[in-house]
Amino acid sequence: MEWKEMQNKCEDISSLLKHFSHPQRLLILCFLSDGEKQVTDIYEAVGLSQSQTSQFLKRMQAEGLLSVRREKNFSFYAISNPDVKKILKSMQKIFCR
Amino acid sequence: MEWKEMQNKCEDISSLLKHFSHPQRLLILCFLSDGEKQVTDIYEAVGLSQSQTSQFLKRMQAEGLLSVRREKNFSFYAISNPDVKKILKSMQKIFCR
DNA sequence: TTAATACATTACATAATTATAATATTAGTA
DNA sequence: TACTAATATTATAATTATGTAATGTATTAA
Repeated sequence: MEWKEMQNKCEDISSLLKHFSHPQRLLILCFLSDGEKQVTDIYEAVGLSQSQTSQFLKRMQAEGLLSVRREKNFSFYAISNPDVKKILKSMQKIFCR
Repeated sequence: MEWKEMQNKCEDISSLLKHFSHPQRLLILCFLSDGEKQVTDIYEAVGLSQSQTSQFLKRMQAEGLLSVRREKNFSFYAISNPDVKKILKSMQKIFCR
C-alpha cells in the first residue's frame, strides 16, 4: 500500500477507534456485541448516567457505529457497523485469553 | 468471562486504544511497525511538527507502548508493547484488503 | 387525566487533548 | 569556539471530550 493511502486509512480507522478509547463506551460496545439492547439495560450494565449513556449512544449512531430501533417507548440499540464487530472480536482474541 | 473482569479489561484496552485514536499518531505506530525509526524520519513521514511528534512519542513511551534508544544525538523509537503490534496487525487485516 | 417510565435534549462546567511557538539541551562539525 | 542538526521541554492557546443537572417528550398504566 502506498503511503498516501495509508494516511487516509489511518484517518478513517482512528476516527472509528476514538469510540473504543473510553472505558464505559467500550463496555457499551462489548455489551451490544451479543445483540441489540435497550437503553436502561445498557446504562445499568456499564454504570453510566442515563444522560451520558444517551449522549454516547446518539453520537455512535450518528457516526454510523450503531443503529436504533424504537418500539413503544423503548429504544433498542445495536451495532450496525461490521468493522466494529470485527474490531471487538480482534480485541477479544488479543486480550481475553 | 464475568462482567467485573470485562470492565477491568475495558479500562486497560481503552487506555491503550486512546493512542490509536488520532490520525497521525496511528500513522506513527504504523510507520514504526517495520522497526525502529528516528524522530526526524517519523515527523517527516507523518507530517506533524517536530514538537508535537516529540510530545506524542514521549507520551507513548511513558505509557509503555514505545521504547527509546539514544545514539549520538538521535533518538530511535520502536514499538515495545506486543499488544500494540497485535492490534496493528488486526487493523491491517480488517482494513487493508 | 394523572402519574410513572423510558429516553432525549439542552445547557453548562470541568478536564483533557491537541496545536503552536519559543527556548533549551546535546552532540557533532567547521 | 561558534555553528548546526536532532531532539526535548515548556508554556500557553485553542479545541474537543466528559460529566452533571435540569428539563422535555412520548408512551403506557392507574
